[in-house]
Amino acid sequence: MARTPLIDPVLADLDVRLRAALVAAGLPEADPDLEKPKQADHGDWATTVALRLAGPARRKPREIAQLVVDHLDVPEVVAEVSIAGPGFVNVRFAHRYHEDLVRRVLTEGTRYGHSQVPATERRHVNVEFVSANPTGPLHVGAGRWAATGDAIAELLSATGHQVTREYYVNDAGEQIRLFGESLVLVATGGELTEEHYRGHAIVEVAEQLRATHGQELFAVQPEDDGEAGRAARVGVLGVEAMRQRIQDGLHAMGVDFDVWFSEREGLHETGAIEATIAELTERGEAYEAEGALFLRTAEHGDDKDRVLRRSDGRPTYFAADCAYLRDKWSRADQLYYLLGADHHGYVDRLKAAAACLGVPPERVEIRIGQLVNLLRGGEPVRMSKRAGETIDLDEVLEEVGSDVVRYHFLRQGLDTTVDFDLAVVAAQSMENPVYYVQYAHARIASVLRNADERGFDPGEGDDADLSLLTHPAELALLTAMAGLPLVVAEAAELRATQRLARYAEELAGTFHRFYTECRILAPASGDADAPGAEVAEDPALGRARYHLAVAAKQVLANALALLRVSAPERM
RNA sequence: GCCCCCGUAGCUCAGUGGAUAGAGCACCGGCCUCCGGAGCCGGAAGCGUAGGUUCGAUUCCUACCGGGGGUGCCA
Repeated sequence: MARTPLIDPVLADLDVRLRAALVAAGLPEADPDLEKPKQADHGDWATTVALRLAGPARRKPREIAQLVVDHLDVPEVVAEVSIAGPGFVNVRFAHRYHEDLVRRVLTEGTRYGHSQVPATERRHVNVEFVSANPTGPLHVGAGRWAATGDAIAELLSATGHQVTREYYVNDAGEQIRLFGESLVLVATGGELTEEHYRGHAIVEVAEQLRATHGQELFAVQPEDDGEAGRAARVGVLGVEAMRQRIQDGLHAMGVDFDVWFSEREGLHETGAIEATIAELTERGEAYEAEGALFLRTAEHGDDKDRVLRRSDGRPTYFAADCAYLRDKWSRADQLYYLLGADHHGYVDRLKAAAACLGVPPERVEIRIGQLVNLLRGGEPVRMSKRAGETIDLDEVLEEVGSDVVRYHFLRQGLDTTVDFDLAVVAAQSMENPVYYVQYAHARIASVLRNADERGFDPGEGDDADLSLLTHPAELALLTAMAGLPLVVAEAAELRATQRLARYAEELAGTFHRFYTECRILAPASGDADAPGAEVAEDPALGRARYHLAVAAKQVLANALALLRVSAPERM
């Protein structure tokens, strides 16, 4: 199990003290493993170390817990240490901890929630995602990979890793010739067969090419050396045009890649594929059989050996995969692949390829996401590329907006199949959880505007008497706000965007409850019985709540920023 | 056949060894002379089945049942 990252200095200190207590009590060494209790009244943090030591120490858990507590050098920020249940050691912070937190959030601003993994775990992570074939527009399902890959990249970056967002463009091989042939047929009024690409985007790209290069582009040229050459020539241009459309569409969603890696330019034309095959052969990982060249992937966990070079001498697509992996490894030290479930068969061979190339398997991380069911009013929408019936990501983005699309995908784990119902997402969009979170942010912004208009003087955050924040709703909000750094660290570690999304929802809810129960600005009426009169009576309380709200707004904004969802001032 | 994913509230999903399993939607009942009711409070409702590991299992293992996807010298 991954240890809870002790990125919070207070927790790190507590961790050290707990370890010291174990030693002082003559108990076996163990990881204190601090965790957050589900129940708020169990305290701020808890450790199960006594439960886990019961076996090795051959004593009752509660006795061990008592020993730990007796030997613990309790730090100043801890108000109370108690033993509960079968042997939990619960820790409750002093109020000062919460006061410090508000100041910390205000000081760190947009950086609050970010952290640094230990230097030994810091990586340059190449995050490859989407990588859909540039032979057609992106469909809605690709939005899931776009949103997820982008947020993962953001999380990794926020935890101290260096990140490269990369899109692999499959712009080589048979499909490009076929794509070019499709364009030629569309442009010259020829008849498309079953195997050809079609759809409105193909027509548009054909028209675009005609507008740029003229109709003669689609005629066989002397240098084409026949119709296949013409198809390839047109295909290269068409693919680039389609790729640009994809790039623009992703940009509209706020997803921008650092590297658009062309298979043709980066692997075929540079000779990288041949070089990779040569290296694999040199390493003794390849062998000839039946006229073809095989890679010994079966020795590294794959079902069977895979062909690198066909008997006719052409390298396989898999050979390009190997070359690409090798190229990425020369530019990064951790490779993250985000693939759809339709590619799960690639996992073993890709990891085997890495092993054959001498890349440590743990540095090649392949995540499989389940596919997206596109529905309209509960009825499945066919996503057949051939018939051109796909629903483009662009259309959906235009209809419901990037925030809704991104959040819808990010709040669910990768291994659940996501239903994307256009009717639900578009028509009932006000019920989308993303609005719940954004509303909390906009609501705070609204209060701050009102305060400004009324000439409310909040003073400096440092001067505010934050010790006045003792209402249960205030304490709950403070506790929730304190959670962001750990949530970010865990979400990054687990590559689990839904952790952060659910946290944001929880935080928003905590704020809404605070807002309902605790008035920030005194009511305009001055009525002593009006709700919020306590604020009018104690202006210092109003100032403290004001700074709490500012800090809460910051935390919400930071959580949304990591998901790359907007945090609006107004809705 | 083999491989992967899923099965938690009526529905959509959180919860990757700990205490009383959480949200949203839907349903029932409350809350605006007051900072945004896109909100808040309360109610009813659940871990597919059977074993195993463990002090402790929704979580890990095995089998079974149910649903989804994959399985090419295609690209």
